[in-house]
Amino acid sequence: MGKHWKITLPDGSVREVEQGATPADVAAEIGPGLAKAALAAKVDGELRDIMRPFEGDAELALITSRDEAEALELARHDYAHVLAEAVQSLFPGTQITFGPATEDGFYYDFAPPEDRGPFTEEELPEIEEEMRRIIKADKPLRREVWERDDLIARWRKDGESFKAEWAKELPEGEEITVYWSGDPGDPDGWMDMCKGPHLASTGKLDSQAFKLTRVSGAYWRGDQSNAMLSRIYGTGWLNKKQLAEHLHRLEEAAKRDHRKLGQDMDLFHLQPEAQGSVFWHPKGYRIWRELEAYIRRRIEEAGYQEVKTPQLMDARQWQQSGHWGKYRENMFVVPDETPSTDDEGPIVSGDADMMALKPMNCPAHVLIFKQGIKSYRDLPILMAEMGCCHRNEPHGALHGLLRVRQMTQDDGHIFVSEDQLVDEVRRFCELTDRVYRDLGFESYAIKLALRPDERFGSDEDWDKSEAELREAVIEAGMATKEYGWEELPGEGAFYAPKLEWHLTDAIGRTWQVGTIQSDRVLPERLDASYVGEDGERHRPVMLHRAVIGTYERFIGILIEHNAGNLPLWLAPVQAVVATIVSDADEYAGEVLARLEAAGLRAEGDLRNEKINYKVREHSLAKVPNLLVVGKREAEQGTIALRRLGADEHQKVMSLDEAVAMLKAEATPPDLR
RNA sequence: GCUGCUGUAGCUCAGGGGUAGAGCGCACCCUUGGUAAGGGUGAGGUCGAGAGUUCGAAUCUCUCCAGCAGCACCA
Repeated sequence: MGKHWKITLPDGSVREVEQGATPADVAAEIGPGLAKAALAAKVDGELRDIMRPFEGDAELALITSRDEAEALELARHDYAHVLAEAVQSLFPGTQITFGPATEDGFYYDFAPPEDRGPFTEEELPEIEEEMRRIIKADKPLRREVWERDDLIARWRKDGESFKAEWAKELPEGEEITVYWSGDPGDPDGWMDMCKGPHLASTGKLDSQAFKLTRVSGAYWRGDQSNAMLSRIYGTGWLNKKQLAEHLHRLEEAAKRDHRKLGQDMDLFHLQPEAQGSVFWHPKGYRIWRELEAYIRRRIEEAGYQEVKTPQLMDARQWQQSGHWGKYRENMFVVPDETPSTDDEGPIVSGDADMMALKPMNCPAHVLIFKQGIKSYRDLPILMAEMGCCHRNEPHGALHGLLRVRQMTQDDGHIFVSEDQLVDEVRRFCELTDRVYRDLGFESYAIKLALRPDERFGSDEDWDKSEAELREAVIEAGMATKEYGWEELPGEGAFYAPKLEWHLTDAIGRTWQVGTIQSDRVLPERLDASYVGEDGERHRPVMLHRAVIGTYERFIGILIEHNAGNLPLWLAPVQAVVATIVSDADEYAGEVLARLEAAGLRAEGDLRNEKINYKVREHSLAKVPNLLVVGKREAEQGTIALRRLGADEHQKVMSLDEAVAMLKAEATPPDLR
């Protein structure tokens, strides 16, 4: 007769179980419904298999599909295993490596057999079919503890070199577990090395709630110098309905794609001759100019002075700033020499002095700071620049407006004395808050990225820098849950910790835009100083900061956030005057002139087309206001206003009323 | 940069070893119509670039370029 153990349930009740009992036994004891619904267990706070026996007295919480986050994580991990099992069963000789749950699904990385290439999208349906078979077979998932050497031998025997390598490198003394799908020894059994936990059997998954979505390459252990594996992605859910909702969300996101909307709305284009650099069309640049004018007003109000600095600077300057050493592979370098006109010869000689297009504005701002002697009375100096920078981003990284090679930052550097630092960071927190709310972002998160493993500077400096940034956010009253306050260990830049602002958009995606970093390195390298109250020279601290990041990327985010329906003050065309009959042409001209006189961006549509056609076209073009005029309106001095996305079809009002209303609505948020 | 997929008219896309098709858009004509596509006629393409195979290549093969997805990168 074994010992009895006390199991405490979340409601405080205690049950006695015999040695060897499992959470599943407890669930069964409580009731058949729970036994069926229970997917896993939390034993003393640790997520575990429901079939793993207790090891002593314990607190137990049973996980069901109602515990959505845990249940999804478990299910996705299981889908990944089922995927691996399916692939090995269909394609013998495939090596398995690693396959975790992701944000909305799972993936698994494989090394396909040598006689074939990576898996293709055409093969996915077949693999899905095999996965369904495995799920329907309801194979038990059993945990087993192995000795390291035995496991390595087993992997070697099976030709699983990646798994063998992995097992070899697991820390000494760590318990190595494998999971069987099916019973050990079963001819249809399959095993993978895994920490777990897993569901009790494959049948706990819904064979209709997953979908393999794509294939891609991925490096073994994420390292570019390692073998390229073949990755299969899937999305996985607890039930069919969740999957359908997810697929719907993907469609919605695709409709918001700024590259598609940018083309449909005639905002900008990209072409191979200028990879990664944007051709802004009149309407797109209109958005830019409005946004830029707004940012200018906000930063001037906050005490910044705007500057403009050179695009090209001598390589020696970049060497001194440290960029040449740390950042050169991302810089566009040009020889400072008249190109040869000899078609046959090299365009430039080998010994020309080099110059580089600026990838950042900071060194130039320090150079402005260094002009003349600065006193402590001059500080803080807030210097801003709509700085156009070039960065040689890898081809594969380029993506519409979101990742470009030529970008314009809403950059700024604040030169402060040590005792001004916290206050300036706090003021920056307030500036970002104003700007994001003005631009229509209701929620954002502030995160503090802490020191990375590889870094410059002493631990004391890091302690100090991190504490200062943290203190500033606390003083601003924003180190709270409401502001998504979070600290991210290891995510800082190599020279400094940074605060990051992450916007949440209309469909829940997040975008990092703003940042502020305190930098004591660059002022040192470029020997910037000011004269203190004591008459001695002191080093200023330099705060690098951006609110919207870059205009290119931020406009891309705005387009996606608003699905193209920009707030009126940013809309490139704010109103179109459309005629019903040509007899109203003259009146339409009058209406247009009134709108323009009120500072509104309006266009006329006097084409010989039916009003249905005009309504459709301008609606698709996302014109926010359509002012329809026919004979009736011309006689009465009214307009029929049709608003994009409004419920009622139209509203007839006097021209005066309409102009006043639209003018008020089109006022930028900071001027209201 | 790496892996895979894709590249045909301004746009979206079909086709496919015997020198090109649709819809939308555009131009012109008819139509003056009250809130999401009125009708007719017409113009538009070295089928991404180069090389190869072939009697013949837009189609097959190779190389390059670009786009897309993912990976890596993102000071």
